[in-house]
Amino acid sequence: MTEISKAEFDVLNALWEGYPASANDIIERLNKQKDWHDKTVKTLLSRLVKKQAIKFESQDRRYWYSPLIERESYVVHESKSLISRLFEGRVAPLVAGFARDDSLSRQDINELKALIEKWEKDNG
Amino acid sequence: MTEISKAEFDVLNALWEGYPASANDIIERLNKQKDWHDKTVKTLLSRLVKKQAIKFESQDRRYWYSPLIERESYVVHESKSLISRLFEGRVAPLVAGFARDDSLSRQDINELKALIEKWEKDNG
DNA sequence: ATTATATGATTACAAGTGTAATCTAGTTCG
DNA sequence: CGAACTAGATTACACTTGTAATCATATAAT
Repeated sequence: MTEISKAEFDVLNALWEGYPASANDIIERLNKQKDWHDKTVKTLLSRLVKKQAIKFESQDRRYWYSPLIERESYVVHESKSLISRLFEGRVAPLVAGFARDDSLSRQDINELKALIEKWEKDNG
Repeated sequence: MTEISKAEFDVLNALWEGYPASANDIIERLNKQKDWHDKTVKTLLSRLVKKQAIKFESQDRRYWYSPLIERESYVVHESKSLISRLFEGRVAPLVAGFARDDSLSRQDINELKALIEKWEKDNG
């Protein structure tokens, strides 16, 4: 997987919301959060195509874009990369940092407990 | 906090191992893992100084570097930044990704359980 | 005193990034 | 038909990053 920059990620993220999507669809979705010129978004779309993160098909005199990588696998990849750089590859120290920083909510705790329970059921 | 690049982080990380440290100390520490020219390391040290991530004091005709930011706060900051971009700020979905990807070890699980127990004792 | 050495400062330079503006070629409006 | 409008392609441009090489200066060695 080629590196995807932060701005490119925002575009890709908007595409994941629903596809195939035209450039204008993406621009509209992004306008809710970002203050980007439409030319900027189109540049980022082109760069994502060149990086083979997305593809397009021509139809009705316009391009319809779709992702070539799944959100799930991308975010797992990115998470692992960060965790390997910062925490020698283990996830618990990251969570520990959040805990020390008082950044865990009751909801986080409950979800973690559920995950652990499932893991133990599956992995004995 | 200014952005710290990946290469800069590796240098900063070596400095966190022990300081004050001279450029040569850092170069030696890094040689164990990286294959960087000493000029490269010195460039990165200068950039870290300019970014106010580290400082130095002159002594014996050489600079003695020390971090200006703590590892703990830096890694928490970076983790939060990633988690807010990828998971709307909540840590559990990240762990869930690891779980689905079969990337959790028994040790991870045990540490997470201990964290949760402590959290509940403190926040119960 | 002159030369070699070591250290930091300055300069280099291509690729990637953020952030667009301009160019080009169909398409639609008058 | 010619003008205006679209959508994508190409170009722009400064800043960052990776990865050093060269310059300047102060000691150390001869």
